[in-house]
Amino acid sequence: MSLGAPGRERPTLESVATRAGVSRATASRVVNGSPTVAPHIREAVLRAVADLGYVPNQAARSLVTQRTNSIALVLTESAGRVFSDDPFFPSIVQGASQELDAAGKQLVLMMVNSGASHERVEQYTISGHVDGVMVASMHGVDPLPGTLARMGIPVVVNGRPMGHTSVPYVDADNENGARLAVRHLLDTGRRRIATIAGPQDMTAGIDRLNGYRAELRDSDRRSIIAIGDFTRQSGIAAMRQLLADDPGLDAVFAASDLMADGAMRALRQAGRRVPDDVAVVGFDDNEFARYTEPPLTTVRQPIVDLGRTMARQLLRLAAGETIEPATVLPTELVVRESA
Amino acid sequence: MSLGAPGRERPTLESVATRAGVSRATASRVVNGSPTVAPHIREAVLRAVADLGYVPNQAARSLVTQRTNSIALVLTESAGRVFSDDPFFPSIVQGASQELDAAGKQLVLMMVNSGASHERVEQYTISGHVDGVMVASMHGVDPLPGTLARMGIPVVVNGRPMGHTSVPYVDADNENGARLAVRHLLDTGRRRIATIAGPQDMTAGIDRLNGYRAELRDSDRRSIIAIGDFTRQSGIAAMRQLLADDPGLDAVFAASDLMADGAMRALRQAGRRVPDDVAVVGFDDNEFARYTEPPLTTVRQPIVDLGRTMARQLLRLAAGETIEPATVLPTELVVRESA
DNA sequence: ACCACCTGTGAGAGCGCTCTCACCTCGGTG
DNA sequence: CACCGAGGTGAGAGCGCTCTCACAGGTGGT
Repeated sequence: MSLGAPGRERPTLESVATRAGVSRATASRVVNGSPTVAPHIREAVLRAVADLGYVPNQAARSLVTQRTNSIALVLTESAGRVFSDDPFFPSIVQGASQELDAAGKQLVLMMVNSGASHERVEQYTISGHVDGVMVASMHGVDPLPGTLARMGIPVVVNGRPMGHTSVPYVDADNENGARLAVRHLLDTGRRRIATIAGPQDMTAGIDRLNGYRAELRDSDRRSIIAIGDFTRQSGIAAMRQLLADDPGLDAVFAASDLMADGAMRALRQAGRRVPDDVAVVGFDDNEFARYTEPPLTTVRQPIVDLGRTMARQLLRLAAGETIEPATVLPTELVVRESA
Repeated sequence: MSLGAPGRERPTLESVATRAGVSRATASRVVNGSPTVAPHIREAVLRAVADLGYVPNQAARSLVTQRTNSIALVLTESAGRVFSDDPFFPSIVQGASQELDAAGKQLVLMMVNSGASHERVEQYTISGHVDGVMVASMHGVDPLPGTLARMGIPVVVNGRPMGHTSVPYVDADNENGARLAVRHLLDTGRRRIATIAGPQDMTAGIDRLNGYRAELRDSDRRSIIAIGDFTRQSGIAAMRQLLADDPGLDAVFAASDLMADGAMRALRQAGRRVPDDVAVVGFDDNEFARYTEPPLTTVRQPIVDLGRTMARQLLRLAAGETIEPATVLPTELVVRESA
C-alpha cells in the first residue's frame, strides 16, 4: 500500500519526443507553441502528447525559467476576523482568483497572523515559489510589503498603506465615499450627523473619518464621533455611546455595513425609529445590506474589483511593466430605506 | 528596468558549501537536518547560510523529491455563490489553512466554475504542482475527485459525495443534526412542523431532509416540505409557499441559517410572530445567527473543523497512510430564542 | 556555379537540488 | 596487530525541462 501513487510513470518530454520521432528540443518547441516548427512535425508531436497524456513537469520548468506561474495572496489579520461574517476577504480572493485564472496563473493563499510568520512568508517567497505577492494587509504599519519589494519581488498591496512606503497599492475611494454618505444625509435635511468610525490604525478607517469630517466642515456642522472596529458588536457599542453623548442626533454614518447593522439594533433598542428618528448610512454594500430592516442605505465599494485590479496590476509588474503607484476605484452611494 | 528583480544573485547550495568549506552534499545535509554531521561542521554551514541569506530553491528540490509541499483546495461552485454572504467556504478555507500551516504546507486555491475548467485542475494537479487535492464540491455527481484519485493523486472531499465513489470524505452529521432540530421542536410542544430543505442534488440537502423525515416518522407526524437552495432569498420564497400550503403550521426547520433568516422575514411579513406563533430552527450556526431577531436557534456544524479535518486526512493520505473512507463530525443544537 | 542567407532541427549544457555510493578515519575487538 | 564496523564526508549522477548554438538543407542573387 503506502506509496499511494500507482498508475504508470508520468510521461516526460523525452518520451514524447521519442514517440514522435523528434528531438526533445523540438518536442519542447511544440509544447511551448514556438512558430518555427514544420506543420507535420507539430502534428506528430501533438499526437504523441495526446497519446501519452503528457503534462509538463512544472518544477523542472520553473527550475530553468525561474518563473512559477503562481502568485501569492497574503492575508494578514487574525484568522478569526478574516473569515467571519465579513465578506471582505472572500471577495478580494474571488476577484484576484478570477483575474489570475484568466492569465493562467495560480493563487497561493497565505494567512498570516502573528508577526513571527512574516518570516515564513518571506522565506516562501524567496524560495522561488511565486512570481509575485499581493498583500491584503489591514492593520497599521506592516513592514512585510516593503521588505518583499526591497528583495526585488513584485508586490501590490490592497488599501493605502500607512507610513510612506513606495509599494504600489489599490484602494477604494474611501474619503469620497464618506463624503457622499454625509452629503446625502445633509441633503435629506439631517442636522446632527454622527459617525461610527473604523479603527484608526487602518487607512480605510482613517480616510472614511476624514471624508466625514471634511464634508461636515464644508457645511459648518459639528462632528460627533465614536470609534468601532468594523464589527457588528462594535457598532452596537458605539451607537450606545453616541446616543449617550448626544441624544439629539438625527443621523449616523457608519464606516462599515456590519457596524451600521449594529447601530440600527442599538437604535431600535433605544426606541429610535430608522429612518424616521435617525437615519443610518453604512459602507461596503455587503449582500446583507439589502436585507436589514429597514434595508440599508450604504456606500458601495467594489471589493471584487479591488481584488481583480490588484491581481491585474501585479501581473503587469511581474511582467516587467511599470505601474501606477496608486489605483483608486470609485465608490458610490446606494440609497435604500435607512436614510 | 523591465527585469524587475534587482538585488544580487540568489545564493545556491553550492555557494554555501564553498563558503563553509564543505561539499554540497554536506551543506545539503545540514540544511535538511540530517543527524550525521559533525557539530563544528554544522555550525560552519549554518553560519554560511545565515551570512548569505540562503533559502533553498523549491523548484529544484521538488524536481528531485517529487514533492511540492503544497496542497490544492478546489472550490467547485459558481464563483458568485462561493463567496457571498455564506461563510461556508471561507470557513473551510480557514480550517484547511490552519492545519496546512502547522504542517508547513502551502495552500493553493482553485476556483472551478464551468465543467471545462475541470481539465485545468487535472492538468495542474498532474503537472506535479501539488501533493494532494481537497475538493469542496457542492453539487450533484462531480467526476473530478474520482478522476484525480484514479490518477493516483491523494484526494479528500468535503461532504458525502453522491453516487458511489470510494474517495474518502469528511462531513458533518447532517442527518442527526436535523433530527436534533426536529426533536427539539417536538419536545417544546410543536405539532405541525414544516421544513425548508436544501437543494436535493447535494447530500447536505438530502441528508438533512432525511433526518427531518425520520424524526417526524418516529413520532407519527406528517411532513410539510418546501425546497430552497440555502440562500436567504430562497428561504423567503419557500416560507411563503409553506404558509400557503399549510397556514396552521407552528414550526419550521430550515436547512441553513440563511434560509431560516429568510423564513423569519417571510413570517414577520405574514404577521406571524417568532417563536410565539411559529418556531424556527436553522442549520449552520453562522455568526449572524446570534444577531437575527429573535436570535436563531440552530444546529451547529463545525465548519472550520471540517476544513481542518479534511486537511489532516489528506496529509495522512499523502504521507502514505491509510485513512478512514468517511469521517463524520458531530452536530449540536444551539438553543436561542427563535425556538 | 558559388556564396550568402534563412529556416527548421538536434546536441548538449545546465537550472539547483537530493541521494546513493564509495571512501576515509577512527575506536574497539579477537 | 590485523580486522571490522560505525560515523562522517565527498563525488557524481541524475530529476525534466529550456535554450543556446551549431548544423543541414534549401533558396535566391550574382
